[in-house]
Order: sequence, then C-alpha cells, then structure tokens
Amino acid sequence: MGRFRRESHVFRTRDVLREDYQPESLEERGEKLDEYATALQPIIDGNQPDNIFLYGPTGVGKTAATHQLLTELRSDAQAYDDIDVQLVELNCTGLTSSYQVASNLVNEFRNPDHQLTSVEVDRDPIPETGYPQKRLMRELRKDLESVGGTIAIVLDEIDHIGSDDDILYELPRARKTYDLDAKLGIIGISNDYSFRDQLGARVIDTLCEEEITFPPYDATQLTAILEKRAEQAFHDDVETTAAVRLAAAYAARDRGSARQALDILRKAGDLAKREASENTGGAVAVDEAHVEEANQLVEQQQVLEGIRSLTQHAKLTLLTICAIEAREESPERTRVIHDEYQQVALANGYDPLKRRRIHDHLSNLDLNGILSQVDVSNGRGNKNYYELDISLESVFQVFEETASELEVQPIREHAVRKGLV
DNA sequence: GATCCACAGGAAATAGTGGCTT
DNA sequence: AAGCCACTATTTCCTGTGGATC
Repeated sequence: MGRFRRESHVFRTRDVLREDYQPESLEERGEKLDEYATALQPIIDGNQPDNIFLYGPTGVGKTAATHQLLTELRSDAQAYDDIDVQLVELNCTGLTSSYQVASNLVNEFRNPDHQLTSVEVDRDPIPETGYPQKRLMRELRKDLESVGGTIAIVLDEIDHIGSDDDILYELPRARKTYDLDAKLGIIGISNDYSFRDQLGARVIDTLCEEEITFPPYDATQLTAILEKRAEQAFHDDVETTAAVRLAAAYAARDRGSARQALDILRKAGDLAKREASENTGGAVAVDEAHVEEANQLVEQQQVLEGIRSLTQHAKLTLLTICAIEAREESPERTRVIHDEYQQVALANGYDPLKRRRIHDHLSNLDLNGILSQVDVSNGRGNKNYYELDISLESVFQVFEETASELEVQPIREHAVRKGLV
C-alpha cells in the first residue's frame, strides 16, 4: 500500500477553491460589471478609449472583472473588421519605478505567447536594467507603433510603483507625444485607496477619466460566493453550510476579500479530509471547528511568509522585539529598541545599523502586521511604542525553520521560563 | 508662555551590485 | 576594460511637532 492514495471523500474539484480558478462569471458584482463595461464601450465604438482607474482592496474582484470583460470585449470585437483590439497586461508587483514598468511593458509586447494579432513585434526582449531611460522609451514607442490598432494596457497592482509616476504621465499621452496611429487605453488597478492621492495632479487628470471603486464584500455576498463554489468543489453528501457561513464571516470581518474566504474554506476542506481518512465511515462534514483552525492557519501562513522575506537586519530588529517581549517589557519605544538592537546585532556578528534605519524597519514591520505601533498616551508622552502583534511562538518557529543562524534559543528559553510560550 | 528636547519621518547623498555599450 | 545606467540598502542631514521644563 503506497503512501499516496487517491481519495474522493471530500473534494470533487478542489481547484475550484484556488485563487487561480476563474469562474465563468464573477459573482455578486453585477453593478460593477455594468459600470465597467460602460467605461469600455468606446473601444467597441472605435473611439479613443477612456483611461480607467479601478480601486478597492485585494480579493474583491478587480482583476477577475478585468479579465472577464476584456475577454468578452475581445471576442465581441471580432464582429467588426474596423477595430483591432490588442490587450497587454502587466502585473506591477515588485516593480518599484517607472523604469521597471516601462521595461516590463516592452517585454510584454515582445512576449511571443501573447499573440498580439498583428504580430510585427518580434524583437528580442530587452534587459530590465542597463538601458538608458531615453532608449527605453524609444523602444516602447516603437512597439506601440508596430502593434497599432486599439491597445488596452492593463497595469495591475499599479500602486507598487510608489511615487515615481512618470510612466503614468507619459503613457496616456503617448499618442500625442509620439504622434501614434494606435489608440491607447490605460487601465490602472490599485489595492490602495490612498494611491490616487499620491499621484501628481497631472497624472490624475489623464489616468482617472473613469474611476470605478470595488468595495469589500460583505458577509452575505461572501456567503453567496462560497456557496456557489462549495457546490462545485465538494461532493454532494458533504455538509458545508455552517462552514461556509463561518468562513465568510471571518473574511468579511477581516478584509472582505473573496480570496481570503476561499483560502480558508479550502484549508478547512483539507482538514476535514484528513480527519475523514483517519476515521473511516460516518458522515463527512466540513464543520466550524475546521474553519476555525483553517482561519488560524491561513493567518499564520501570511505572517510567516512575511517574516521569511525579511532582510537580515529586519530579522534582527524583530528578534530584538522578541527579546523585549520575552521580558514582558513591551511595548517599548524606538530609542530603547535601537539600544538593545545594537547588542543583538553584535551578538549575532552583524554591524548594527543607525537609528534612522531601525526606525524604518520598525514601521515596515508594523506595516506587515508583524508588529503594531501602540499609542501609550496614558498620561506621559505619546511617542511611538512597538509591540509584537503575533505570538512569540510563531516567530520562533519561523526563525528556527528557516535556519537563519540567529541566536534565538536564549530568548526562547527566557520566554519559556516566563511561561509565555 | 518661552524654550528645550526627543522623536518621527522626509530628502538627498553614498556605497555596493550588476547589466549594457563601445 | 572603461564608462554609463539603474537598483537596493543605508547613512547623513534636517525639519516639524508636541510634550516637558523652567
């Protein structure tokens, strides 16, 4: 008997609950789809498209809506010979400058998988760094020219480029500047409401001709979405009603993200499955306990992922906080944290960084939800104080499993003695 | 109430890395 | 190989703020 066996107790098609699964039609977003479609209408009419800016938190259907509508748009456009719609999509995750967006965009144009229909673009991809900026823009212009027709450029997660918004200024007016025949429509997608305000006024005017906001899903909507998916994902005799409701509630309370809700439900299904294969027989159900555990696992996983990707000094900073936490002295002010950090760094064989930098690391860790800033304004001054926002246990766990070669044990032992772990 | 101090966080400078062009 | 070019992490310098002090 092998270790792996195909079991079919719980899932029918588990993939339906995965993030990359694209349902035939987006649930619970009817109005938004209409609004969005209206904004795209000029393309079909053969007019210069409006630039569109979408915003809303992660997992509320922005990207899914875009995929769905553009696919429809493209196939509907084939009915008319006088329009030739080309789509270029770029996920800007990890791209932090206009330069990088531009170079990736060029490579997107040159990506042969993309079957841009009028394929005159078959130049070699360009390097992501090394070219002077002017040269890069020249390449981009050439590509736009040779693709021609109506070009819809989707820039997903555009907020990652931060304050360097030159490309967002250039792109919408490329048609004028370069005297292009092609019609350009930019669709920017952002997770961050405040991103819009960071943009220069000149960019907002052009980029945000049409703005569509995707609000978070509420518990009712999430329940409806999950019910639909659960029906496909699980076998008919698997009871999931309670689980669905709870998973929806968790996700709604947190960020209103469908992705998160699906993650929880999928994980809960995995747990139920494991349980089912342990004690064979009996009715199978994904119940509330499964969801509860799954919720914690999902949360934990996100945090762990966050910790793994930290730089050494960020880890040292985190370790310092742990040491303070282990002595039950948290929250503590940055000044004191830095003092102690210096010792921690030296003890681990690193040159300590200056205070300003630790400052940044701390607020970064805060942003990642690993630490939280506490306002200690009870009487005395209200400087920034930091404390750990997750369990000591889970931090130690990552440190140990990633073999980061940091001195964790003494701190852990201290915490154990204090009964904190 | 004027002055002082600690701190948060912005801006610019610097160092080190690695790719491209000639 | 020299001279650009861009990127990231970090340091240096600096300003505004709000409580603390006299």
